[in-house]
Amino acid sequence: MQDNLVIVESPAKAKTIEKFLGKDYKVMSSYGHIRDLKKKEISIDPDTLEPFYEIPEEKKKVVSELRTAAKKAGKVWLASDEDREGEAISWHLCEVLGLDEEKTNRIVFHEITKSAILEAIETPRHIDMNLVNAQQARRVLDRLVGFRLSPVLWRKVKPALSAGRVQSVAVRLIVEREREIQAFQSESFYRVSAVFTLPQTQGASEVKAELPVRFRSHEEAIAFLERCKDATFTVEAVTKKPLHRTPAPPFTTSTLQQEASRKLGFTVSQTMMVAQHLYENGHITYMRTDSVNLSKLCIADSKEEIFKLYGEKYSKPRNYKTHAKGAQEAHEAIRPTYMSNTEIEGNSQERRLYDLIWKRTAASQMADALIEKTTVNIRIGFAEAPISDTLANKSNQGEAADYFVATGEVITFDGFLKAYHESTDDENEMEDVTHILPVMKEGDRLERSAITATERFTTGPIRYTEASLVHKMEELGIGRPSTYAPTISTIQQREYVQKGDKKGVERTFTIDTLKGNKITTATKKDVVGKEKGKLLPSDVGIVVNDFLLEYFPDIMDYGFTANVEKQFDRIAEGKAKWTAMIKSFYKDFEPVVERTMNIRAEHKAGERELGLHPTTGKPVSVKIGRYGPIVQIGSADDKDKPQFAQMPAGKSMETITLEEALELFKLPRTVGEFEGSPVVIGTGRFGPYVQHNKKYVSLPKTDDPLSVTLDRAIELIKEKREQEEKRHLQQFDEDPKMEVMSGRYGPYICYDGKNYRMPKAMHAKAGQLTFEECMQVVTAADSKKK
DNA sequence: CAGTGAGCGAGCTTCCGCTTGACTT
Repeated sequence: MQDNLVIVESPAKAKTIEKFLGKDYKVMSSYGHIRDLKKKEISIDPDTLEPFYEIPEEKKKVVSELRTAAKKAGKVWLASDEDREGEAISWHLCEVLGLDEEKTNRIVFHEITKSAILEAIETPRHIDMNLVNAQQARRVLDRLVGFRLSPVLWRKVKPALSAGRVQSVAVRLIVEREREIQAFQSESFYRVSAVFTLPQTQGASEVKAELPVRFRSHEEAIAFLERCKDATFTVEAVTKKPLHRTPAPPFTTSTLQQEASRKLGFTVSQTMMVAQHLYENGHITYMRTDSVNLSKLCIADSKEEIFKLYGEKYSKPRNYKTHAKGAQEAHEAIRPTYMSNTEIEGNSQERRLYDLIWKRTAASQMADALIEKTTVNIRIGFAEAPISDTLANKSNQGEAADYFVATGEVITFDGFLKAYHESTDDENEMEDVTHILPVMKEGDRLERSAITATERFTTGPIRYTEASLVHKMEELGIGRPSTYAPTISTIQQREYVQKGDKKGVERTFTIDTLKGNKITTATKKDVVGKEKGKLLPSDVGIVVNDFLLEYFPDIMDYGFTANVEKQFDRIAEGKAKWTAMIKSFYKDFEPVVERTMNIRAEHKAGERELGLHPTTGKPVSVKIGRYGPIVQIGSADDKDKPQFAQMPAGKSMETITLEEALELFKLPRTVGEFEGSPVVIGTGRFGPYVQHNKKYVSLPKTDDPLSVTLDRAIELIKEKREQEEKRHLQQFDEDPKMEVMSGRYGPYICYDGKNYRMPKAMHAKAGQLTFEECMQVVTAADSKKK
């Protein structure tokens, strides 16, 4: 008889635990929170600020199952996670299941091992109401911010927008990064490198060296090369320094997302989906965590595995401490459940992600890598004194340019590098591959082979990727492991930011080479600042950001979350009352909401006047319209209706010029007639199009809507007709509304404008179906719907 | 799929954190 009911948050966890606990225990899952504020209303009393909770529709089934089980059980154990949210889940369960304190036990465990769970069962406690209240404060604050701020945006910017403690700050990061990039002025400088040979030794013995200082101008660089013509190069000092590198800690949600993005090219949500699979199949521990902690079991397992695979000297058991801001550490780090499984069954994505997790975990338990770094200073013996003080002998940093430096790195013991190598976001400068220097000693004379001065450009900040944004958010303590991926999706769904590519700028640069006694100058071309798959702010994102920043600077502050977290902590410790905290926040916040809401709308957020129309004298302006950014000629109070044009792709409200704006009104234009009806070129929501006889054909990107000819337009119309033709497999005399079509997912039936899926068995016969057969599918589907 | 928008104004949109499904158009 199962006298005990244990409730955990995750069903996969429930399954594992049930095995450990044996017959007397039934383990069920709550599937996260079971109760929340109402979905469509603010659900907070405006006077008392008391929250009103309800069980959402999709949770009713789970709750009723839990209720039945709880009634039958002699004892209920609440084993949700040991953090703010977990404690609240247990409290809500108590309330909803009508559990009494006598029968209820709150237990927690940090790792899912038999001993940890049995130990937890031995030491039950009661629900910590302080922790629950900290969660209520968190929940109510987020609801107030989200549901009071969003409507302000609907009125002042555009309907259906949203604002929130986390998402608005995430957008701010992206907008500000973009502005930094725009403001960045690239400067050129000259880097000098040299190749020497060692005449004393036999065979090939090249030495590559760099000048430790850089020149700001071409003249300086040339002057330096000139002086090198008759110079001597002598080894001045050889120093050897041992370095050691330590492995990165095991994965958390955020670091897993970053590495999977860099190494496997996964998006943030893709990583989470694949990880979820691995978790459900028992391959890895829980994937939403901020902890770098590993269980004793895993550390012991890793040690054994590393002994076996690499040998004893590669093993170094370590324990990591979490430093992330606001970390709650309810779980372990993300790691393989069994280190002895070096690989698993699954699809290629699963296998690759697992491999990454295995290697990272193993490396974290391995020895440091030892590196010997050799630095050789090569003194330049100039034949004559410098021509002038400012040129030739000094670099822009004011340091003497009178020696080269050659460095060599040799890995003397690879340690953890044998398993895993962490990537970085810095794509520009690839670290030189480890190179070995020939043996040199003080006083050795080197022969100059070539010295080159290469023009380089300082690079500005780089745009965020999904993963690097997560990294930044974690650093600021904004968002939680369970919300990183959804937040990234939200800000893209709201069209505040888009993922896209940025074309680089082509730059010409010079390379001056001194070889023999001649200096040759060459120019080359290079593309600078090219980026792929980066987060770019949209006009709406920029306008919303600037608007919120102006009226709600406190909430947009990067420290806002960290600040409220401190207050939540005080509530959790019982040192502050949650209602008092919320009241004090609301007292300052609500009046600003009211005031902002009632500002007269003579100037919409983000509106900007570009100038006056050259012939009519009407004002030309840009603003956010009902469907996004638009250009407008004239104003609403004018007796003529204003004219509108959609902002074209690639142009933005901040930078569009009057001339560019006026171009847009040259569309729609009629290019001629075809089959008795006009052919019109226009541009709409989905880009430029050709319109003819109520039908639309999108204009390919290669065609310019302003110069497309009638002939080209007709060609496109005919192409489209041909394609349409191919899509229609069958039509029927019985009823012209019935058609068999060929689509992306195979043949389907279209009746009266609605699409119907046909059974797989009919696919082969598509093309020779009878009207009756088709009608059957339609009526069957229609009756099923009802 | 849809190529709009300036007002007679319906009714709707929205947060962050816990957790998994049921869907293929």
